Amino acid sequence: MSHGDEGDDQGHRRPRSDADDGEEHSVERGELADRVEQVVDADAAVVAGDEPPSARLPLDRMRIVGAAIAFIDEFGLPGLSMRRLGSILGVEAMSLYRYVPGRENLLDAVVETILDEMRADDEILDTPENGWQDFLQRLAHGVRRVALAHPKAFPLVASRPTEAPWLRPPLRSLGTVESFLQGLLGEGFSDNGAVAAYRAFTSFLLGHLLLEVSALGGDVGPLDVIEDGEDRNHKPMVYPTVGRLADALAENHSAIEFEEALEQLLERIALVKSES
Amino acid sequence: MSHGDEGDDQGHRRPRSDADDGEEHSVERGELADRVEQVVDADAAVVAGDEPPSARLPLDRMRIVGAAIAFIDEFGLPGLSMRRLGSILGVEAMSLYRYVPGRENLLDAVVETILDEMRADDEILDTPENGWQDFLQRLAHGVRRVALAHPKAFPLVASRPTEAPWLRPPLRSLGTVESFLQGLLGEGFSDNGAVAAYRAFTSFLLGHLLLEVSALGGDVGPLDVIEDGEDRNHKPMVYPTVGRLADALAENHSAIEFEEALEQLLERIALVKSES
DNA sequence: AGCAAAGGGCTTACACCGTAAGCAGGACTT
DNA sequence: AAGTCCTGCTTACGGTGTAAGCCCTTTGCT
Repeated sequence: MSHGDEGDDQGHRRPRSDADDGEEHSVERGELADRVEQVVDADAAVVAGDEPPSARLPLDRMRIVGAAIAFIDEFGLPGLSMRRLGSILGVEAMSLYRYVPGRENLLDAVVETILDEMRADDEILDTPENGWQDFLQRLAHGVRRVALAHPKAFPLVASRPTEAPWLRPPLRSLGTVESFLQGLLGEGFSDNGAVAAYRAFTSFLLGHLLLEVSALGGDVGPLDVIEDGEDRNHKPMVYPTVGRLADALAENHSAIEFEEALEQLLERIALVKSES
Repeated sequence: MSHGDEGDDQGHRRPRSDADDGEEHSVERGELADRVEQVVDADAAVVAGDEPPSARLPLDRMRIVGAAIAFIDEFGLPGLSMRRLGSILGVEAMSLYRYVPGRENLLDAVVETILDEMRADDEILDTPENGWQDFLQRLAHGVRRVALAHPKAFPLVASRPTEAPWLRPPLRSLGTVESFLQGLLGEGFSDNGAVAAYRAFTSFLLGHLLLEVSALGGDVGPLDVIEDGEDRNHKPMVYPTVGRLADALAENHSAIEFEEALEQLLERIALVKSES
């Protein structure tokens, strides 16, 4: 069904020997491959469905990066290897290198793509229309949206080295920064005010979103099953306050907190608006 | 000089064959080994200096973790491997496993140790003495100090999964959190107020310090030489504002910004002090 | 139609990684 | 003196990223 996974009709011969080394992975491969293909084919769905007469949809850069993102979203980066990614795409690892210089570069492409996804958000404005506060608020929520959409991938956006040292995650693409600064300048910010706002804004986003995202099973691999037996009453003996407030600490108010902190941040930014 | 690096006098025979595989590394090994030993010996310096009669200072857990931290501080984590770390300590990789269950656990120990280092900071109080603002201010600066002391290791503190999901980096040790909450409660905070303060405080620290630290050559390996030729005037053509403000963006005001943002944070915390 | 060129995927190979299993020999205890 | 432990070493396995080269298929040109 899914174009040439086990059939011999695709012209290339697929070696049986390698197809099932590391049987554990190849077991899940079929299933996962389908899911990923499906995700990736989203835009190319028109051509996919029935009869690709000879080609097996020839594996371009986008497809690879897309599959990488899908994989990370599902299993986390530690599990992502070139070989595995290749096998997901029904291809040998080395074939990826024709489109991607290497793993590092692939990860860069992953964050780049996620950033593009953010830039495509309709709620985010290119330039302020209802004041800078609204402008920044939309931007903040846009960033938060992609962070929550890719909890496992967001730490990558946050921690990968930036193109230039003064580019600060998660607002790390030149285009975004340009629009940010221009937007504020157009709203009467001084040069230094706009820069200060950029710094404050990025710090705020990074702190909040990284923590919010890590609470969602953040950045560790798929292999940490935290057994939550009944020993919850052991340690808090030594830490009475923590023990007593454990429930309160475990509650999740991310959305409200984000909102309130953002509100306060905007007030703070208003103060530096005309900074020397 | 440094107890048995190349000499045969240490009782055990060190195989020549393995000593110099991967020649590039073993070249730097001697130098690095000395530096690391030196760092690690800081507390045990009394016994070290002259004649360890037969033993070659028997490699305990502390020494391993210490060497790991020293290595990360100098070369970044991507370069840290068990084999390399072993060779730094003049030992085969597998020997480390007698004291450390594995690499993951070692990294946990690294962040644990760095956290201990922070807890040992004299400026940080166990309990408020001059009001909660002073209490939090000292804590914030203490955390910042260790972050700046270990720029390459701090991302680990920030991104490693925590013991419990409601423990938020970088204030991720139960002891620290206990003291934090107790301190605020003792200063008249409500339960929810203290918890809200904890959340706001951690978000703040994480955002600011992660960015400050990443500007210092943060989390990438030793292998990225960013050539800063003369092409600085190429791209900004497309991004005029970024180009114009590049210098302003590159300026480093971390200290002041940290201070101001902290100040504002404290004001915000004051508002939630008695939160329902 | 025939043939050469190009491109895409595969194979092989190497150096490195984490770590399981077992060994060897010095240092203690009895 | 004999036995036991403790420590570090050896070997081995399966995983990783990736350089080099091969081979088949498709394409384009004559």
